[in-house]
Amino acid sequence: MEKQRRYWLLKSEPESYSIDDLQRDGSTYWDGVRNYQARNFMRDDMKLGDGILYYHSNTKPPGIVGIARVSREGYPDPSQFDEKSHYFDSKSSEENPRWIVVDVEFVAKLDETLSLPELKKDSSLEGLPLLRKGQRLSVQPVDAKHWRHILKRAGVKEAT
DNA sequence: GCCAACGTTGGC
DNA sequence: GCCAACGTTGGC
Repeated sequence: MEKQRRYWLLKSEPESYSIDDLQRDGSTYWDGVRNYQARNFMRDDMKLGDGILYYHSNTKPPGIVGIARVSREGYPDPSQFDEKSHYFDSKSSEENPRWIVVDVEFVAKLDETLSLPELKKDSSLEGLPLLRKGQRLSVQPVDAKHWRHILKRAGVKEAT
């Protein structure tokens, strides 16, 4: 059976790594995720070519700023082995790595941010995990119908 | 296994 | 800067 392409939302603080940084780099590995639920999504569910909504948090206004895609499936997060890294984890080992990254490739930057307040007002986006109260996960699933609606609103043609 | 204390996220 | 909502840690 043909595998269903899935869609995701990745949060990043633009001060640490923005959509402009991703555009400049072309692709990056999504390191530093230290939440098991988010880790599990990256390890088990994110597949090559999956669509990504790029979200800026902790900024004014927060919102969706671009589109990306998964360009490599889960592998051990190098930062967990680096003693100098903020993300170093002494309980992790090369033989039994605890944390996982995927590679993320730039696809498009939106002309305008789809801000969180705008997203909240959009009745078509009911049920989007991002809009749930208290939702802090930095890696979240997005339904195909929400993905299509958001890309349409943003005026982005699907680039895969 | 419970739960209080503490730390983090992230909108406002 | 505030604080709600979690997640984690560690004593018991």
